[in-house]
Amino acid sequence: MHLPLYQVKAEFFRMLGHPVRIRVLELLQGGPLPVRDLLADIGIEPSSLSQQLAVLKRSGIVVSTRESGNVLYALAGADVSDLLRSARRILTVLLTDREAVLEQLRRADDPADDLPLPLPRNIPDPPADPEALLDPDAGSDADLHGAAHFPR
Amino acid sequence: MHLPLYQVKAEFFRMLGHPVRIRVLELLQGGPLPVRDLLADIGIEPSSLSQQLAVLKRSGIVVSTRESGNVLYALAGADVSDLLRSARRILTVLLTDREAVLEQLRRADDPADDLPLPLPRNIPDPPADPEALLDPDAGSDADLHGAAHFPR
DNA sequence: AGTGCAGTTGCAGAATTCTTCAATTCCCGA
DNA sequence: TCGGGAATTGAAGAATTCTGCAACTGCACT
Repeated sequence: MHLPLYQVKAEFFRMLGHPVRIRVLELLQGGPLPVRDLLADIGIEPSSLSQQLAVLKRSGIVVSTRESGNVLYALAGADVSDLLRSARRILTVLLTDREAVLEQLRRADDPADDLPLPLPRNIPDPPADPEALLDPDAGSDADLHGAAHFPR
Repeated sequence: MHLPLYQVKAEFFRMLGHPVRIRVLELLQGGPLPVRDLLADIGIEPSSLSQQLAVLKRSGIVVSTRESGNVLYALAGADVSDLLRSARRILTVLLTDREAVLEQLRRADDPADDLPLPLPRNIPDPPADPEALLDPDAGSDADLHGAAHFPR
């Protein structure tokens, strides 16, 4: 059985591509947690969380065990933290650039809000605390639903 | 403008969640390349590639420049390699587990192909060359279309 | 056995993302 | 300035993924 490589990788990333799933993984970095706690932290209805947990479980990145009445979820051990850290690093830079561009725009007049694109690579002057922007526990209860896209 | 954190992260991963986009990022790790070359390597029709390149560009993870008639694409500098490496590491483990389970199944009879799930964490005996399975350049021209999912 | 809470599963409709084809824009060389 | 190749854009239909409601399974406790 030879693996269709790019599909597998893409599918892996897609599996990570959902706010609730990301939130769960980050919460689990602190150790196993019962569904109840995840539910309390994330604040969505049980069935939705269950759906997303199922996705994570199917991929094998988390495992669940039954612990006297409740179900415990835990990272499947792989270094999920490394991955999230790498992603955070990249995002920090991407967003920093974006911020820079936005500010640049604000400074100049306001030529139609529909700009072409940021021209990355060369952080003019790092805003306050870049890394903090993407800290695992920042913005905890921000709405997990509304859309928030990269510029179109 | 306060960022809806998990959305941003999720969107970042979703942006990576497509075989063609992954392929492009990996090819670009070797340095900037003209669309023509990407096209030759990946073998899909130009407009499709362009669509995917546009997605990558919108996110800011790659940039393009015009170079006498052709367009050159390049990683936006962020350490994409680190990210892909982390992902590879995790995938290696996940798939290794999966393989182990499959083999275990093969060894026993064949009780319905629809098993529950692998029970990760504790690599029995690492098959030949795990890391190689996910090498950036393995399986180059495998079909980039057909579905290849994690077990359902 | 009976009750109730904790989680999960099944689905249908809504929302997104993909894939393709056709049309268009940009440049470079004749 | 015209011809063309190189890429991109626009749009429609197909395919996936999400969301939320309702019904269901498993356990623990009496």
